[in-house]
Amino acid sequence: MVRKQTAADQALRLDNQICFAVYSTAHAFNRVYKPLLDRLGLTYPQYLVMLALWERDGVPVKDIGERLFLDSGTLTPLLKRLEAAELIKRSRSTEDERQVLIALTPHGHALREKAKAVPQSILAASACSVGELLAMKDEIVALRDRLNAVLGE
Amino acid sequence: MVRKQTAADQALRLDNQICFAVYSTAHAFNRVYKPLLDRLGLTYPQYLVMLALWERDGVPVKDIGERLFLDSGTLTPLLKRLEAAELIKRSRSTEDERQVLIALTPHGHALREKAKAVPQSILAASACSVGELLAMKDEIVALRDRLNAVLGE
DNA sequence: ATAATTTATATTGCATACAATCTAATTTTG
DNA sequence: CAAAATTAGATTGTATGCAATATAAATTAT
Repeated sequence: MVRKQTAADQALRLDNQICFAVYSTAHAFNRVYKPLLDRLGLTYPQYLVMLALWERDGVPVKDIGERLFLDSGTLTPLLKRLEAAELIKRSRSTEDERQVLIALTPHGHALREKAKAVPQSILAASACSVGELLAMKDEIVALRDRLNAVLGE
Repeated sequence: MVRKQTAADQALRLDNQICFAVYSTAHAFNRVYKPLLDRLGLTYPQYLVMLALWERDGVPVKDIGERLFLDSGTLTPLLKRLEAAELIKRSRSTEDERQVLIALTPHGHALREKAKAVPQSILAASACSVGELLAMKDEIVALRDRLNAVLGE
């Protein structure tokens, strides 16, 4: 006897999972970034931290965590590696000694120039127009923000 | 003297990176899945492996790796944990002794019933219609496949 | 003002990811 | 067929992520 597949059965199919689409695309991006970032001596999460700092540095760890949705368990060791690479400096805030302020070193600032070539390469690899990518990005960010809103409840 | 921001400057902004959108959305999904999967005793990557096996099991590790874009360095320890949880069985193929075949145990099959509730909860958390999600999924998958195509060159 | 609470970061433990390397088994080649 | 190359998994080392816990500093409450 042949039994019709229920909606619940369909929903469990790997191909139907937007979540797997996002997960596997994140890994694909990571692999495309790897050779580009190797030249900068950065991993992808380290690159994200540098992007955040190039926009605004001299900020506490918490600030970076909020911008990247990462916590201290991830950031503390990562930042220590960036410090060991002499791209950033970590120092206790004198105003609030709980805070560790993260500032770019001259070397960290300088790396920004080398990093300018990266987005162009990624754009080429995605084989997509800037407009399409921006539209897709906005949709994905909207989805992410709804998910995070649920988590915050 | 005020200098105009170049396109390269703009491209380095965190907010403009589709890649960060995908990366941070993947983490948001992970956090939404966590409490649901805790009830099944699975992590998210383990859940993906189970989804793949519920569709087709008795397959070599390689087959799972190709479907999930993961390699043996990730899968070997993960599969050993699933075996320790008695959800799967690992056995050398007699036809080709290089291969390790992965089959579901009765317990592994049974878990599928409990998992049926998961997609519905995720759909609710995404606060999005099924149609919108499917459309977005297709776009993201197309992007992923273009990225993977570049990697394969 | 002191106790209780909250906050910022650090630490530990567990589970991915993935490059690089290794071993054993199979396939291809000369 | 025997050597060379390829393939499937396993292992090792490095770097995330994140939950849970710890610690010290700041804030709030009584």
